Amino acid sequence: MALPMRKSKVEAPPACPLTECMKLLRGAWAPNVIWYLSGGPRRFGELRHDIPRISARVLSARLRELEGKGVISRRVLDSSPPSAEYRLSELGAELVPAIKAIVAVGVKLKSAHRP
Amino acid sequence: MALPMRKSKVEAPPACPLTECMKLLRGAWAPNVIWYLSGGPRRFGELRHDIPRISARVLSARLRELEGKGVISRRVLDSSPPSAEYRLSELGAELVPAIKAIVAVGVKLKSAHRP
DNA sequence: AAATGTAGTATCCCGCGGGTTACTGGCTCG
DNA sequence: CGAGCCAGTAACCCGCGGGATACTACATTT
Repeated sequence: MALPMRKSKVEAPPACPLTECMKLLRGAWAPNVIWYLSGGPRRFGELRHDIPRISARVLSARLRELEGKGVISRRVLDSSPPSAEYRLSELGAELVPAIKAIVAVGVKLKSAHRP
Repeated sequence: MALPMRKSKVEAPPACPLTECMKLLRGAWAPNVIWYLSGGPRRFGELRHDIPRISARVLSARLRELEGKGVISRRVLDSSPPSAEYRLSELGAELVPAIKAIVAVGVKLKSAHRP
């Protein structure tokens, strides 16, 4: 019984821009940060509060990284304890639908109680 | 000039099912595997061919992991060189829209030539 | 005066995820 | 008779991403 030798022609879905986009979502918590920023601009401490299990170190790193990639922008408010405000850039906003799709699946998963 | 003391009440977007879903997409190449399987069932070697830069080791690990999570199913064909066929489960199919959203962003990124 | 809150940075440590290379064992094709 | 393809597995190494903890500097609050 021989191998059902498929033609190597089996067409694959087009090449992946997937990877291109995933680069922006890479790193732990990156999607969460974007998600929470999708509700409007937020400050460092607020994000820490939003995502309780993230450490300041990592949050900082992630914000810098996302800023570097042009996903978010950082604005320093010159108040006495200088505070910073982060918001999604246009590029960042484009990611939101994707994040929403992911969240939607997450919701389904939770409602359908899977062990 | 004092801090614009926001009330700690700043409402955060609802808690994140995001993380729940991301668990399924974790690991390098996992989204790619799902993406390529969304075109229909595929065999190990085909996937290797689809995703040229993945190593057999990692592809194998990823497939096992996804199978364990119920995202894909594995069927061994009893042909002489026994071959295996992978396909998305129902759960896996639910992920496709999310992946598509991600891909869509990727496409935009590539068309808008960002350096 | 002391405590609290603001936005981080500095340091250290560590696990594991991923890359690389090598190997199996049956089958078929040249 | 080899060579090559199929679907993996085994063993080894290594980088870096992430967790924990500690510390700064200033201003307002108590």
